[in-house]
Amino acid sequence: MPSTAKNTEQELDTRQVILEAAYEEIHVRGFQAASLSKILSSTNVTKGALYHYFPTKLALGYAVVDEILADHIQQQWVQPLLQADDPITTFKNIIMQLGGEITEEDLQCGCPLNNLAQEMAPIDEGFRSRVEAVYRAWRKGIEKALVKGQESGFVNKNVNVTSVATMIVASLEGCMGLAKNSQSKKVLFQCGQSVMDYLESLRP
Amino acid sequence: MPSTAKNTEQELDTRQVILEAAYEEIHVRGFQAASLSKILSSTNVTKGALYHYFPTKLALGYAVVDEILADHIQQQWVQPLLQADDPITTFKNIIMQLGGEITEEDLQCGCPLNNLAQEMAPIDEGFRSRVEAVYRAWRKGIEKALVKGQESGFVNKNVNVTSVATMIVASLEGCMGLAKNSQSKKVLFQCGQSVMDYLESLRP
DNA sequence: TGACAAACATACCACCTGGTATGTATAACA
DNA sequence: TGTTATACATACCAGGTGGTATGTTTGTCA
Repeated sequence: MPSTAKNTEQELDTRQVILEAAYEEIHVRGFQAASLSKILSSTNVTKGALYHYFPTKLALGYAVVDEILADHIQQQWVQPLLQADDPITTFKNIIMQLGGEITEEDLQCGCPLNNLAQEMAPIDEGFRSRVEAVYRAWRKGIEKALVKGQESGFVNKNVNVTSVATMIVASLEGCMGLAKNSQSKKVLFQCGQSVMDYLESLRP
Repeated sequence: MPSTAKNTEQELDTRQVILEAAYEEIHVRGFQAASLSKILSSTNVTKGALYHYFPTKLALGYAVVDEILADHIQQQWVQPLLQADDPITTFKNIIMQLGGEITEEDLQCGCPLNNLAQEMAPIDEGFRSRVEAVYRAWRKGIEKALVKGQESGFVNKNVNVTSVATMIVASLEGCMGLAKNSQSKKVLFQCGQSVMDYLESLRP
């Protein structure tokens, strides 16, 4: 493990370079259609290097879920929610922020987690369980934030936090999915507004 | 075009046989990973026959959307909604009926329309626009039913029927997507219940 | 300095894919 | 009856895929 004097300037870990290139290819084409050759040619990494770090294409895909996607969800949703006091306001802020930042390309490609779930769940248990773990963490994070919000009076104590957390994730993914297909931010915002209205209805 | 004396007993149109086999393969594997050879071997149709009816794999995929998926949405959602008086009750009935009928296999494979949307929208405009047409018809059907419900006093006149219709489709697809990945009817029902609660909140 | 393993690089391969070229049986029609 | 178009059937092919076998460089440590 060098990473000492050599990687000073901007030389990233080769493994990380592969991982991120794979993430992007999979985001656009899906896992099955993702081409190792294209991943390699988009970087200047050779096949030997790739198979040095990942024994198989499947292992590479798993690593993308475990390391990249799990991290995204944690940083974009779970951590901000758990740090804040009022989960509903925080949630709306995150939605508006992410909605404002989204590029046309990201809109077209949709949520990478949902993409993998829909593509791989029926045909590979390894993918399914890994994606499920990320979803679980997401939902649990929301649930915790809601409970905390209930305790401090920001959330109605009647709401079933578990099913509400599930519903929130489901409608977010559904919105992203519809907007992705219609390729319009208008649909995304319209749909996001409905989710925020739903969130607002959870107040005491 | 024979279809006269020959197809009396149970001989289906060859074209239709291909289409339905293709629909199932695509439902499980996705379009890109769907194998023509497997479609053929699952029936007793030869490659010559397939390419007689469909000039390319893409054309076959398009036909599945245009003919099979559009029909499903129309029959399962739009027609019942437009025929009924109270759209909210009708909607809940459809959800419960479809939820009750769903097999483990269908749960695993998810909504074929959503699958194709997520997989193909970023990489093929022909698919995207065709899927979009089906979504549009779905949403317009719901919208019409909601307007009719507003006129006859079953639906709150304050609701924005357009964005509510979009939100309903989004949350339905989102629920199906989550349940598909978790492979549990429990999640499906829990999530479906939240959608029904949301529908109920649209009453006057 | 020598030995050894990690970190790549190159060349190659079997397999499967969508697609095509060509042949044939059958029905319709002149 | 001869002609022609439809509806298949069979055999084949180029291209791309994931994967592997083997070589080479480079850093580490005794």
